[in-house]
Order: sequence, then structure tokens, then C-alpha cells
Amino acid sequence: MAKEGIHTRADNYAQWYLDIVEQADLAEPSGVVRGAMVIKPTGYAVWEAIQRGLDQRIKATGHVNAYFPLFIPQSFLQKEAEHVEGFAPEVAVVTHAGGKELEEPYVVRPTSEAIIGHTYARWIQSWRDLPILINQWANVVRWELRPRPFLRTTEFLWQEGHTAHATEAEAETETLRILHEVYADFVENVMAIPLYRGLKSRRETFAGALRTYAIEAMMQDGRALQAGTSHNLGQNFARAFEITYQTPSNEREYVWTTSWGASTRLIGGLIMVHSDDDGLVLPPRLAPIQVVVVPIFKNDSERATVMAAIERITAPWQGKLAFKIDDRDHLSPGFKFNEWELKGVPVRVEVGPKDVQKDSVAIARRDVPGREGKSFVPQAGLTERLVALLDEIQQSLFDRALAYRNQRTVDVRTYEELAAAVEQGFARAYWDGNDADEARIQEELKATIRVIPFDQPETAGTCVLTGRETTKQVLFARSY
RNA sequence: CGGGGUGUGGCGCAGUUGGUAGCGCGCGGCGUUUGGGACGCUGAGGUCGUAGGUUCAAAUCCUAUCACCCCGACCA
Repeated sequence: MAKEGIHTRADNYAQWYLDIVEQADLAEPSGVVRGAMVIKPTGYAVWEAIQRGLDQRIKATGHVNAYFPLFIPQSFLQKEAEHVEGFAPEVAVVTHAGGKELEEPYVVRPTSEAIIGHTYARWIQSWRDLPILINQWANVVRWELRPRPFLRTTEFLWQEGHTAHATEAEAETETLRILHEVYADFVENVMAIPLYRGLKSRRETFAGALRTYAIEAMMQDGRALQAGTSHNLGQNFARAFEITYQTPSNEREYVWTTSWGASTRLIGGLIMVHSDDDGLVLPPRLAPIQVVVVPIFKNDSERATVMAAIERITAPWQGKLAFKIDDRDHLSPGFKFNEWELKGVPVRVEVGPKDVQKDSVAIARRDVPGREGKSFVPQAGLTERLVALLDEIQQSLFDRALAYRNQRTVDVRTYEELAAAVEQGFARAYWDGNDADEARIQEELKATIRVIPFDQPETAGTCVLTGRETTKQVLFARSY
């Protein structure tokens, strides 16, 4: 049963998504800038939680933060052939400033390989300067033709890591390390989103990269969302920007670079993996508010005793739980229940006159809607109970999403099976096709190779399209 | 770029054969309420996207223009 103002997922999935974004107060379309959104405090708090988790892992793996300019001379972007070609259609260009036309236009960064490559060329002289391990938190602009809040916006927030290494092996290790230890670790353990990890096909590789690795998640409509990418750029950008170093034996060599990014799109994935027809569902480890307390009273004297009880009950929560006491007194409890469910708070605690009398409270878990998720428990031991409950919810959200994903990931042997499979989820298939074959699948089935998983089969099979024998398996899906 | 749609109080909409703007929600005040989206009274709030034209008179008719939204091709 859906709430007021929310379409059901079954009825209209795309509209349901937009309703959640709006009703949970995460963001709203700017209304004046095409494809751009205002991220509201509730939504931004989620982003801050994502930033914290990623930033912590980025630093734990030896990186430091820095900041590079928003504007990039147009010519910089053009130095790497594939890179220009890949981004040209979607860059915004500044042609006028200071009241006159610029000598050379600036592009608003769609990503920062160019300006950072230019900078690294000056910073790197010797093998002793390597590796350079830098990350930046920034906004970027890509003029998307079909925007959707969080999933694809004209301007979005992200982090982009840019590293330079002496050897190809080091760059490759870095690329994979970020994928596993930063992105996958955070997304699975904090966001409770199960992932497929692997290599991108050539067609899906980042413009200018040697290899792109990605984590892919399945949404509740069976479509795929790329949740993070890590690129081994080889020496392509080093050549384009003349980033060289002297080896110990005094040779001049090009460096090997990597780049990797995760964006506010993660919030879109979060919504589409966990949320339901009642609103947003936040995993406890990510939730800005983990427990909300709703007081219930009929008059001022009841109000006083209930608030005093809440004061006492929540005192030991300090430092253990992120909680909020909803003491707004012009709203009915029922309204508050609905509102906090809409906003995805994992646990609600209700305290009323009866609870004060019986030394109890009512607790409701967001991941189990309705009466089933509500129970009355003693006040004694409540803190420990809540801490344990949050862990349980975290685990249960992940398990549920994993079961859903596995159930909708099917092995296919024929083209017909592939066509049917991508209607409802992911298709795992043996694949020996080329770029043109892949393009044909996209044309006909609207599905692409999301990832060539690291986990590959022991035995050979026949390619779903060409019928040739191969040991390579890929995952096909329609994607956001 | 193609196809479709919409611009009227904060939001959602109505506005008839042209006659000078109305409803719901929300918002402010007061009172009663409060264990699953409360109610009454009262009040504030709009140069009808913009520019031009027709007319005694335009939200309404005409022309131009701008913007946003939805559907497809490109994408973190």
C-alpha cells in the first residue's frame, strides 16, 4: 500500500523514483536550469555520509585531497584524441567573461584528467616524485540530454582520484585496489548494496582509458546502475600531456596514470535498491538519523512526563546512536510516523503515557513496514537492543537486495533467453562477440554488457550470439 | 536534435460565447486536538512566462519568443 503522494513501484517505477526524491525531501529540480537540481538538506546529509565513508577509505589507501580548477582551457581537452571525442558533445563552454569574448574559450570540467595531467607534467620530474596519489572532491558538468535527479544531472558532485605511477603494474594495482577497497567495500558494507565487479567491455571503456573497471548494482526494476568506475589510463594521458619522469638509470619514461570516480548518482542507487512504496529506506550505517523518537501525549501534564521520560531514556544514547527527538507539537503522532517513514529513518521509538507507566517503549523498524515491524519492549536494555537492531537491519537490507539480485540474474544460452532475461534483470552469458555484435544487442534488446565479471567460469561454453566456443562470460542488462 | 506537453498565489489546478481572477492543499493567528497522515474560526498571498498585436475591453483571440517537463538517440 503506497503512501499519499507516491506512485507504487509496480504502477510506474520511474514516477515512483521521482516521488521518493521529492517526498523524502532529498532534492528538487532547480526549475530554472535544465537538468540541474537543488540538493536539499536531507539529501545533502546522505551525500555527506557517502563522502565521509569514501574519503576515509581514500585516505586509508594512501591518498591525499587537493583541488584543481573548474575551468579548463578548451585546447587541453583536445590533447587526448579519444577523450575529446568522448566528451565533446556534453561540455559546456565559456566564451565570454569580464565583459568581453575570451581569446581561448574555457570548458567547464566534465572530468579533470586534462587539467590534472597538465599539472602533473610540471610536478613530476624524477622517479622519486612517484607515485602521486591525489583525490579531489568537486562538481562537474556534463550536458546530458536526458536528466533525472541524482542518476543523471547536468551538474553533479563526485570525487575523482588521479594518480601517476612509474610502472604499468603499479597503475593496475592501484586501479583494482580502488575498486575493491574503496568503492566495493563502502557500497556493500555501508550502503548495503550488493555488487558485481569486473572489467568493462571496450565499448563501455572510459574515453582515453586502457581499461575500465566498474561496480554494477541491480535496481528493483531489474536495470543496472554503474555505481563507481576505476580506470587504468595507461600512458595515453602521459603522452598527451607530456608527463614524464627520469628513471634511476637516467632514462626518460612516460608515467602510467589512473583515474576513478563515484558520484551523487550513488544516492539514486541507494533509493532504487532499498526503498519501498512507503518511501525512502536508509541503511543504518549511512543514515544521518538512525533513530527518531516520537512523543505521544494528550495534554500539557502528559507532555511533561513523556518528555521527561524521553530525556531519561535517550541519555545513554549519546555517542552510540544518531537520534532525533521529534518534539514538534503542532503535528499529530500519525503524521510524524508517516513523515519519518517517508524519510527512511531506520528505527522509530514511540514514547507515550502508557509507556511511562509500564516502563516500555514502542519500536518500529523501517525495513519491515506495518504492524509486523512494530513491537513493545522494556526500557531496560533499550540502548543495546537498538544498537543490535540497527545491525540486524543493515544486514537484512543487504541480504534482501542480494537475494533479489541473484534471483533476477539468470544464465542464458540462447539469444531468445537473453532477450527475455534482460526484460527482468541481468543475463549472464558466454560471449565471444566483437564491438559490432555488442552494438547490435544494444540496438535490438536495449541491453549492454555491464561488466565482464572477475569471477569467470572454469569450463567453456558457446557464445550467446555467435555460437563460437569461449570461456568468457559477461553480464548483460539494461542500464541507467 | 526529433515527437508530445505545460507555463495562472508557495504547490496542484479551474477559468464557459473576450467584460478585469477562483478552488484545493500549504502558509500566519486563535482555540480545540494528539498511540498511524486532526478540526473549527480567521487572515495573508497573483502586473495570468515574456514581448508585440487585434479590441472600448485580453488569462482568454493572433504573432513572435523564452523556459521547463515527458517520450526516444548520448552518458558517472
